[in-house]
Parts: sequence; C-alpha cells; structure tokens
Amino acid sequence: MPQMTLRDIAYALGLSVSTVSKALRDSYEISKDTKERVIAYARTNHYLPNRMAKSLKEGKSGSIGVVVCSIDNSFVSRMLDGIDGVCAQAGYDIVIMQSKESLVQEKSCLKQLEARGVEGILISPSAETIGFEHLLALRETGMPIVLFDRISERFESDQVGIDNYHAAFQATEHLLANRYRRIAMLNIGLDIPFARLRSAGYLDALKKKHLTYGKQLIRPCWPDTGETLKDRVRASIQSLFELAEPPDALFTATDQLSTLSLSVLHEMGHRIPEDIALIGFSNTELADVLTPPLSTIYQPALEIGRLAAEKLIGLISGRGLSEEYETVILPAQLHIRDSSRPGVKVQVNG
Amino acid sequence: MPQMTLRDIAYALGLSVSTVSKALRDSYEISKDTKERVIAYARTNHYLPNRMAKSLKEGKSGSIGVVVCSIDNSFVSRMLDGIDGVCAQAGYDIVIMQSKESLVQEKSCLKQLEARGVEGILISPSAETIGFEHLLALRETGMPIVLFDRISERFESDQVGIDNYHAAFQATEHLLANRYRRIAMLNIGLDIPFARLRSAGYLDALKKKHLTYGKQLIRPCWPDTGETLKDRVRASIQSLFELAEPPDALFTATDQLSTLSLSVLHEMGHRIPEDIALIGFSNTELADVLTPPLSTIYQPALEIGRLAAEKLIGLISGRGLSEEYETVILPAQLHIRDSSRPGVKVQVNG
DNA sequence: CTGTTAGCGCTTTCAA
DNA sequence: TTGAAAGCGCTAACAG
Repeated sequence: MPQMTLRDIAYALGLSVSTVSKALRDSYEISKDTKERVIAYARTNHYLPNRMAKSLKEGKSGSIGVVVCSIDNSFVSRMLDGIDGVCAQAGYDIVIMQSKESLVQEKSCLKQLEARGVEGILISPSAETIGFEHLLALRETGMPIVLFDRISERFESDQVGIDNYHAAFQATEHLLANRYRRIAMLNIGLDIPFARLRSAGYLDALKKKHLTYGKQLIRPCWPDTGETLKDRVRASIQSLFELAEPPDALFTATDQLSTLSLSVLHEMGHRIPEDIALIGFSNTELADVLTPPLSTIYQPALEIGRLAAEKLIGLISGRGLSEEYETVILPAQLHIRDSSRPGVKVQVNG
Repeated sequence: MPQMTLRDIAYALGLSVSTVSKALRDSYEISKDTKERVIAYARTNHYLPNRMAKSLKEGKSGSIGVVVCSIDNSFVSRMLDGIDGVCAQAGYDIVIMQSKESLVQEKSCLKQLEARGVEGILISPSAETIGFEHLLALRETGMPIVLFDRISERFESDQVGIDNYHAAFQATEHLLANRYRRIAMLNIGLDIPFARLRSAGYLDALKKKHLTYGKQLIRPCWPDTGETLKDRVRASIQSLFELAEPPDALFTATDQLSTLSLSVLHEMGHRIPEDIALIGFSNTELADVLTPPLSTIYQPALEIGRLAAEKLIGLISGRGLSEEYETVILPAQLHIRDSSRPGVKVQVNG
C-alpha cells in the first residue's frame, strides 16, 4: 500500500477519521482504550502522517529555507552543518538553495522557498546583492528572515556574522608589525557589503601607519564570463608583480581567494613569505599542513550557523517580538602561521 | 496580504476559481482574453501558487530527499553541488539530511523524508549501515532510491560510485612500484561495503607481490565515544610506529583519514615521504599546496552527484522502467605527488 | 468520549 | 468558454 491514511485506520478499526486523528495526537477527549487500539494499529502498520496535508491544513510547512552562494565551499558547508543541527533539533527540516553569486538566481530561490511555504529564511546574500528590496518585500509578507555570514548595515534585520572591518584591520596590522610595507589586497567585488568592510579595515590600518598608496594595491577579483576565478587571481597577482614597486605582502579577503592565491604563487615560483607574505580569510582545517602553513583569519562557521538558526526559530516561534532587530557580531580569530612571518628583505632596510 | 490564492484572483476578476486555475495553466478551454486578464492580474499582484496545496492534490511534492553522512565534508558537499544542479534544473528542490554515520539517524532521516513526501531518495549510506532492509522496505512502498558514493553489492539497486577495489589496488601498486614494502592502511570500520573493497584492493596488491603481512598493518579508525577521529588516527599511527617493524608507507582510505594523517604525522615530527610515504583517498583542491604535496586518489564528486540525480529523476519520471538495476562505476584518478615519491631508505637497500 | 462537518488551496471531472 | 463541485489527508469546531 503506497501511503496509509487516517481513513484507512478509521475504517479498519470502525472509527471515524477525527477520532483516529485525535487519538494519535493524544487528545484528552479520547478514551485510553481507543487510543491504545489506534496507536497499536498505526504502529504495526507503519502509519506515517502525510506532512503535505498537515502543512496545508496548518498553513505551516515545518521547513526552513536556506540560501547560500554555493554549497560547495567548506566554510559554507560548515555553517550549514550548524544550521542543520539546530533545525533538526527543533523539528524543522531545511531546504537549501544556491544563488551561485547571482542576484537573479537569489531572487528565484527566494520565490521558490516562499512558494514552498518555508516558515522562515536564512540567507547569506549573493555577491551581486547590493540592494535589499527583495528581502524587505519578502519580510513585508510576514516571512521571518535572518542574514548570516554576509551581513550588512544597509539592511535593517536580524543578522549573525563577524566583525569584518576589525578582522581585516587586525590582519593588516599584523603584516605591518612584521614590517611588510607594500601590502596588496585581493578582494571580490567592492560593492559587496562585507567585502567593502574588509577593504575599509585594510585601508584604515594602512592609513594609521601613514602609508599612502591607498587603493592602488587593491585588486577586485571577479571572473569575467568564460574565465575561472583562478584565472582572475592569476591575472591580478601578475599585475601586482609587474608594478614598478611590487608588493611584499598579500592580504586575501575570502576563503577561495586565499587558497587560490597560494596555488598561484606556487605556480609562479614565488617563495612565501620570502618573496611575498600571505595572510587571508580562510577556514580550512588544512592551514597547518599547507606550504607554508598559512596565516589565516578564521571565522567560527559552525557557531554562525547555529546562532542564525536559533535566532530564526525564535522569530518563527513568535519570540523576539521586540520590534528591534539584533545583529550578533562574533569575533574572528587571527591564526598566525609561517606565511606571514617577518621576511628577510626587511632586514635589508632595517 | 500574507498569501494570495486563486480565490482572491477569482473574486477580484469576477471569475470562478477553476477558470482562474485553468487560465494560469494555459488551458485550451479558456479564452485568450480571459487568460490575459488573469495572467496580468496574477503578475502585478505577485501571485504565487501554494505548492503545499498543489503537492497534496497531486500527491507529489516536487522535492527529492538526500541523505549523507555529513554535509560538512568537502567531498560530500561537492557531490551535493552536482545533485543540486541537476535537480534545480529539473524543477525539484532537495531536502538534505545528515546521518552523522549513525544507522538510527539514517532511518530517522528516511522516515522524515518519506513523511514529507519526497518523490525519490538519494542516499550515501552511513558507516553503520551494513544491512539494507530499511531501504528495501522503503522501496517496496514505491519510493525510487539511488545509492551514490557508498555503493554496495549487497543491495540490488541503482547505484553510482567509483571502483573502490581497483582504486585501492592501484594506489597500493604505486607504492610498491616506488619500492615501499611495509605498507600500512588506515581505514574506517571494516564492515562498511566500500571500506571493505578498499581493503580488499590493498590486500590483493600486497598478495600479488607476495607480501605476507596481510591484515596486520590495517588499522580501522572508528572513534570511541568521547574521542575524536583525530585522536583515533593519532593512536593508530602511534601503534604502527611502535611495531618491531614499523611501516614505510601509509595508505589512507578516506578523505578525512588522509588529511588527518598528514596533520598527525606533522605533529609527531615524521618526515614525508622520507620516514613514511603517504597516499590516500582525497578530494581536496589543496593537495598541491600541502606539505608535502599529497598523492591522492581523486573521486569525481560532482559527476557522481550529477549522474545519481539524473538517474533518480529518470526513475521518478517513469523512465528506467527496465526492471534491471544499473550500477554506474566511475573511474577514480590517481594523482601522484611528492608524498609518495620513491623514498631515501630505498637506496640503502638497493 | 466519539462522530459529523467544514475547509486549508489546488486540480479536475462534469455540467451549463 | 466558463462554472460548480468533489476531493487530496489532515485538523478543529461543534454536535451528539
């Protein structure tokens, strides 16, 4: 039998559908005896309530939508793990969709999730997402929304993320403390809120040291069509080395840029940190066993996911009625390793 | 307005619900004029059909369940990416659940997915899954199922995976060709079908060279409660080095074991491959920039995901009516790098 | 304590 | 060409 229904049970036991329904939900209205008979029958016959029907009836689907740029990213998947843990615990299941860094795609994901009847949405906006009108509109319909990872001051909302500005500032200061003076930065599109903050932290750290090259050494890495991100990274690094005064250190603003840069620098035969130091945002567990061990800015991915999910479930449950939105900022951790240790060249000038 | 329904449109336009429904589905029964009015109204008012209702009515949910051991695993997440690509294309969305390598958990996931009304299931069974009765029972109810990644000859079913036996055989032969003779193996539980095949490939390669230590150098790594997998790897490697004749090479049977072994060997101060060579199943893009570059057996994760999803969608669509189950075996690729290059010790004996 | 009834939003005969 | 009505499986108000 494909799917047993309440009706089947009712028929088999000579009861009505509603009695069976109530018995299964342990209603006080039903006699102990009947309950037992119903439950026994349901068990032995592997009755499974149809959630589609229940969802339709109750107007809630028991699922939560999650939109990320790409599931195929260790940082993202760790956040998803955190999200899933909390949601599973609370009895929600999650529907994950990928924006692949496209705003159009992101909107389409949101539409689908809405249509599917998710009770709330967790989103890490795409790189193309500058404005938040679509999210505002969605929230207007009563959909609870929590931004995670890629948070933004331009969108009044509940958010969970890290202090991008400060993390970038610290990383840059660390390079400066190790006497690097021509620090280049690889970033993704500069319009993206979190990327902008990382640039700002970098720039302010330079400014504090009265270094005046400003944005000249920033390279936004956004692949053109038909080009991989790695191609773009290669081209960017190439262009930096062709400068009259090439950089002596590189600060990479995302997970992917960090490891790609490491690969590309290897390919090009540059020694790290002798020729160029490297530090970047990264969450790989492999940082210690890379060549050289990679200095990283580590973000607490699991924790971000957990907190975001908890916040969302709170909103769904009607708690967090306080009209005020809350932004949770977790600290990022600087993990200093060999790729940014004080370089040899420094001694020459010292 | 929270959710506009057909009724709202019908009321606004002075039509009946069924007319609106048909108009929206471009039925031949409806006049061009009416269709246009309805569609225009629906567009401007952002009508979204309620998929829960549609699902209930049609008895199909438009979603596919995916069960994996853990989403937080780069190999898994790449397969998921492949799956999602195909499913999204075909208009299905995916509900991902994690078994966390527990059979109980796996069963619970399957129950939930079934209740949720998924139209098919893609599963990479947990490490504890020795028998397949629960999957058989589920399939009896008419649920299409495709096994991916962790395939098994013990379960007659559609499957997509790699040739584990052959891959392990090749990797071991490679070590032998580079003159390593005491080759140890780290594996997960030996009952797991794919792990068993990997062991078998390893053992047969040894046998072919008339190496007689057989299973003595195999270490199953399954964390006890309160212990991390890394702890277990550390203990296993420790025990290998404490042997009268310690190994000169190590073959690791899973992604996690490979990178953990690399870390642990680093920690313990062993040089690779001078003290011990290393090759393992791994899908990290970082293999080239590890210390040393890690020889790996690479599995085409994205492709596995894609093919499995395509197969499943085929089954759902009623194609693949052929009573015969199909097992697709993709080749794994041996990527030889420094961690398994011919060692120094060899010269001494040579 | 149990059953009848109405409907959640949609699709789909069958009539008009 | 349009509409009325039934029903997917479940819940809940209301009767009995």
